[in-house]
Order: sequence, then structure tokens, then C-alpha cells
Amino acid sequence: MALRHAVLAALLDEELSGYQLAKAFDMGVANFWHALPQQLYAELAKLEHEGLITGREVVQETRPNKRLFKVTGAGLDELERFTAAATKPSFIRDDLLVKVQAADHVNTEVLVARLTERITFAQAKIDLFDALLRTMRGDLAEEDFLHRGDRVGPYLTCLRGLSFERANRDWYERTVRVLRERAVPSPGRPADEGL
Amino acid sequence: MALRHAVLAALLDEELSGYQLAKAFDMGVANFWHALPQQLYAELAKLEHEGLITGREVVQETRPNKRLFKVTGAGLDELERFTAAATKPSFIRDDLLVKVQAADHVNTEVLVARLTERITFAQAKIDLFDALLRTMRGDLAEEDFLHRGDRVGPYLTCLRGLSFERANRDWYERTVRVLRERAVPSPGRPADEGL
DNA sequence: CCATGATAGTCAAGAAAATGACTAATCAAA
DNA sequence: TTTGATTAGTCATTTTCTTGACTATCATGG
Repeated sequence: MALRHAVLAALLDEELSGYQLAKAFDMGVANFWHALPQQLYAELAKLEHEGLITGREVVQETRPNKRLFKVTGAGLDELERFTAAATKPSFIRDDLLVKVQAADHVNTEVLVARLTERITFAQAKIDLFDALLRTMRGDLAEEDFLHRGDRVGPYLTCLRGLSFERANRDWYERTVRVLRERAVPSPGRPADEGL
Repeated sequence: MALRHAVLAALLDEELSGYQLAKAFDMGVANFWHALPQQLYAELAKLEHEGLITGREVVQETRPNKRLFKVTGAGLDELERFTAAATKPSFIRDDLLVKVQAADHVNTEVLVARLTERITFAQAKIDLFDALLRTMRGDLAEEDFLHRGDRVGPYLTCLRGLSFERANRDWYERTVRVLRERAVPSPGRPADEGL
């Protein structure tokens, strides 16, 4: 039941429409949670029905009308309750880990290709997060912002996202290096093709 | 559809029973995927039905009988196909990120408590992974093992798990530090209670 | 003798997430 | 001028994951 709380958390700082939320939760900027539009619209409906958020229609001339949502007092209480509740640990869930686990038994070249794709992707996210952090902290140094800035929550989660993507990139790179080195027949070790 | 491939990957190096698999996939050692026993038994049944694995009954006197599974040729082909297929990027999915995202709006003390719990948990996993890695590489240095050892797949995934848990621990610790510092009323900045 | 915990495995139900297709408007560029 | 992109949102189906309970046997400790 974390999606609902992720939505509540996202609506704390600004009123957003379902569409804007969907953008925020898509792969690009999903620094703290990821969800598809369908899930979000469904969740917004439920949350509004339960009185944890309220929506207001915003009429637009040039664009289709939209509904902006914000968290109610009851919503804040629910978040508070959620925060106090026990947490269950998180796991990495990455296709690539499964593939690398099988690395000794499958074709190395395709695996390296997949890893290389992901290096690019990870780097893109790193750049994005870097830019996001710079925007958030303005002209303050990071430590200053964390100490004195208002709204450090989003900054902290973004830091985690940045660190995660950096670790991804580094591991992808190292794994590629290892697999490539092993693929080259070197003295003292039989080559891949030799098996 | 990654669970089935995770199971295949896990069965590559050794024959395992459903029960043993369940152990391997539980929170303790799930370095590359996580799943509950129910999922695993169901998946094993499906995989056997489709001929991607074969099971053999092992009669035991002192314990209930068990079925050991191993990957068939078709299973290996399926893994190969999976490895070649496009990967979708992975995201962190952590309750705590949601909670920290809302940090500026909820009670800091309970949040710090949750974070502190996780520091302990992360440290335990770090120690576990460290030990696992040492066992896998034997008396070889890491770089030597990665270059010359057989079966580097599991080692590499374990490395990723280790790095992930280290990053978790570090982020939890930093977040606790930041939240604690901000909670203390300091000159030049209004205290939490002041709002 | 009884409680416990480990081994080994199963069933059913429900919540959450992913997939795929769809409406409908407006704007910008080819 | 029609194609594609963006904004805004919905529906239906399937897959996957989680929760919770349940059956057995054997070993160990108290």
C-alpha cells in the first residue's frame, strides 16, 4: 500500500493534476517511486473518495480541463500513520542482475550489449538528478541547504536516486570490463570458446 | 516474467529443492532476486511442465522427501533468449523513500526511528554479503578471482547487492544526521516546533 | 511428554502492478 | 494539411506479488 502514500507525499508540496503526477512518477523523474498513469488515476480517485485528497477543476481554454489535487488534513494524518508504521526492507529488482547471475552459462556478447545500453541510461539519469539537485538547492552549498533549506525531503530522496544510478553505472561498467577480459583468451586461462 | 528466469539462473550451478530455493530467495540471501516460497513452488511446477527444468525425487529417511530440480537444454535456451531480450530499467521501491519525501511534513522522530532500524538491517546484509564473497573467491584476491575464477556471475551479482546495501546504510545515516540537526533549534533557523 | 523449530510443500484469496488499447482536444512542424 | 507530439484522462485484462492459513515429519530441548 505504498503507492497511495507516494501520491500523498508527491502532493504535499504542490497541487498537481493526474497528468502531472503521471509525468513525475514515470521513469524520468521517479526519484522516490514509480507508477504508471493508470495506477495513478485509479489511486487519485480512491484517495479523493476516502477524503485524503481534494480535487478542484481548473478550466483551461487552450488545453483540456484538468483537476488539481491537494492533500487534506485526513491525508496528512494517514501519511503520519504510515510513517510511524514498520517498514519492510527493499530489494533490487533488476532483470540485469538475473542475466549476470547466469553470465557463466550464456552468451557474453549479448549480455555486454544489454549492460552497455544501461550504462547510457544510468548516465542520463545521473545528469538529470544532478540538474534537479542544483535547481533545488539554488545557490546554497549542499550541506548548507540540507541544514537550513526548507523542504529537504525531496532533496534527500533525489540524493538516494543519484547514488543508486551512480552505483548502477559503476557496476555495469565493472561487469562489462570483467566479462570482456574473460572473453579474451589469455595465457593461463582457457578461453570462452574453449569450453 | 523475470521470476522464472531468476529460478533458472539459480538452478544453473546446483540442483536445488523448492525449499532450498525458497531459502535462497528470501530476504537473507536474495542478492539478485526476491520471492516467496509460494511463488517459487508455483513457478517450479510451471517450469517443469514446460520442460525447462526437470525434477527428481530424492528419498530421505530422516527428513520428508524432496525434489531436486535442474535446468534442461530448453531451459538454457530460454535463459539465452531472455538475456538477449531488451531490458527495462529498474527502480528503487522503498517505503522509506516515500517517508523521507514527506519528511518536511511529518513527525521527525518516528522517521528517524524507522531509518535507524534500517541501518542495522543494512549492516547485517553488508556483513552477510562480505562473508559470501569471501567464501566464493576463496584465497584469491578479488580481481584475480574475477579474471580467472570460474562462475563469476553469482560473485558479480553479490557485489551489486553489497554496494546497494552500503549505499542504503550511508544514505540512512546521512538522512538521520540531517533530520536530527534540523530538529535542534539552532541560531539563524527556526526550530521544528516553531512552525 | 510437550513445545519448538527446521524441513518440505500446498491452497486460496486478494492487492498491486503491468499491458494494451482508447477518447479527445490543441499545437507545431513537415 | 495531415502527421506527430503534448495535454488530459479512462477502461479492461492479465500477470505478478503478497497475505494468511494449512499438512506433514523429524529432531531437539526442557
